[in-house]
Amino acid sequence: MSVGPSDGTPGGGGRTNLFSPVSVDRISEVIVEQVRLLIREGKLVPGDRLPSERSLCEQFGVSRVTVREALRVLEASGLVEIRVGARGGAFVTQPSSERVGKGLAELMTLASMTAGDVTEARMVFELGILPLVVERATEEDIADLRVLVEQGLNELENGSYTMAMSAAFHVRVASAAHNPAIEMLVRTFHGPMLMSLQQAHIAAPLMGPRGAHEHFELVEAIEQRDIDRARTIMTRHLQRTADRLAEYANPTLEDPGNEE
Amino acid sequence: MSVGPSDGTPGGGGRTNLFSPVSVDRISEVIVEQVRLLIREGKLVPGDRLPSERSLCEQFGVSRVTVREALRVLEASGLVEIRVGARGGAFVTQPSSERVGKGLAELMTLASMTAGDVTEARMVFELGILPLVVERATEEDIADLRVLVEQGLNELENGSYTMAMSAAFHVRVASAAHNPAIEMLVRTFHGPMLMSLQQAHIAAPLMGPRGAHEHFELVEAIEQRDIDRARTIMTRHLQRTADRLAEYANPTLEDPGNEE
DNA sequence: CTACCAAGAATGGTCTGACCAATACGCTCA
DNA sequence: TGAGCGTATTGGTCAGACCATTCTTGGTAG
Repeated sequence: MSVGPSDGTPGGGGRTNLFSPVSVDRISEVIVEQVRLLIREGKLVPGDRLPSERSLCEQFGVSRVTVREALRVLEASGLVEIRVGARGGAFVTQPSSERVGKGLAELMTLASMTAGDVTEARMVFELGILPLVVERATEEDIADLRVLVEQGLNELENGSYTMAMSAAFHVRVASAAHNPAIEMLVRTFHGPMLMSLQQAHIAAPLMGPRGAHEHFELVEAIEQRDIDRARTIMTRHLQRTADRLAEYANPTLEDPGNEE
Repeated sequence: MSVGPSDGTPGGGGRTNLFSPVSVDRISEVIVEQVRLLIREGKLVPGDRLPSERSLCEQFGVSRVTVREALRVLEASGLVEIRVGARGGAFVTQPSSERVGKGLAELMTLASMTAGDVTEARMVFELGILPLVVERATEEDIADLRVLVEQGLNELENGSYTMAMSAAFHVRVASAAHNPAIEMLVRTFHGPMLMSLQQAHIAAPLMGPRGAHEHFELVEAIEQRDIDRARTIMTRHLQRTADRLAEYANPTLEDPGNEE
């Protein structure tokens, strides 16, 4: 049918485009926008399945290639997930903090952000949310945190403690603020943090008995709703992480002389 | 040539996959990963141009469709920008906070985040960075802020004040902290904020003379390096925004009885 | 000599039609 | 009734083709 060039589509040929303001570079982009809108409006909810590629071709009146490119963009944006096989297709995904943070972490590492920058932002944020955490933490939150602390101590004993463990703890703390935006933000911080640290092969030594103990103390303070103590502990905890980071980034400085 | 299934590729058939651990669904994804790696390693820097689609086909030994899908993903991830015409092609982009925040804002709106959540997170963050801002703001920062305040007052007079204006101000304040991570985060906050507000058609009335004046006062406090005053002003400013938001979200409450 | 315009080449955007691989459903047969 | 084997559905890829856009180049007119 030739959706190609100079068919009836306005904006295609050299006709006056008086009332068809901006049109179309890239048909696939139009499709993306349409689906995006449907999702935003709630007409497509997580779990819903888009029609098959071949169906979409007919409905949009374009070729399968075009539809596929649109689906690729939607997939890369984290809006849909594509499964193969019968009953496969494009499924609208549950927007998750993880997915968001992941893509973000990628670009953060590329942007001109140092580990120090991230740490600083992290200090601002993780300290700032402490009042909320202390006020809102439920028993379930605290129980979860206890488990994480214990896991951390175990892993520490057999030397398998990773930064991921620490990140999980801090994210769980943030989630006790019971605010999705805050949780996502903290999660976002820890993404690029892990990446840059792991790249530098300094994951393991960053956490030690002292840090793990501070995690323990923090949970206690939260449980006792002691905001001042919590803040003190967190400040010390993050500050030492920052110092350690600076030390690795600039090893010429004198040795701070503490373990952790 | 059939790059298809049971060619020599390990992992395709039922052979022992002893040393070819995870195989390859989706060739385009492999290409994406390769380019991503080149960019991360710095072998491709912003401004560089990737080979043309047809060249990439040959180099990777795949069809153009596959290369194009890979490029689409890279483009959607904000890693490359594609230009048409002679001397066109895929150009590695300068990773910008804007681009990052934009994609993120998209997903934030879809996640189960209310305007209240975002505002709360915003208060934590924007208050937390004030010490940094007050300490580090340069004369240039302050001059820029003055310009924004003046623009705001002008727009206020002729009734064209928008939330975008306010967002620009707050982002500029954050950038005075001279920490890319912080700037990006604040930018991220304002993205979904604008979207949700504009959707609700309450953009205009949210800002008034009082808010604009507070912007002015804030700049003054920053210039005088008066952290306490800055914090006071910002707290009041954000708190009223929060109240106003709550009011719109739940209009049954009594009218707080202030203008702005 | 300059300025403008036309032909050409390079490149992305799209179409068509085909085949393969993966998956789930349903039917047949024991 | 249960297990196994087709078969239809669907995404993944290929091949070759054409068009629109854009830059380059060279020639022509002033």
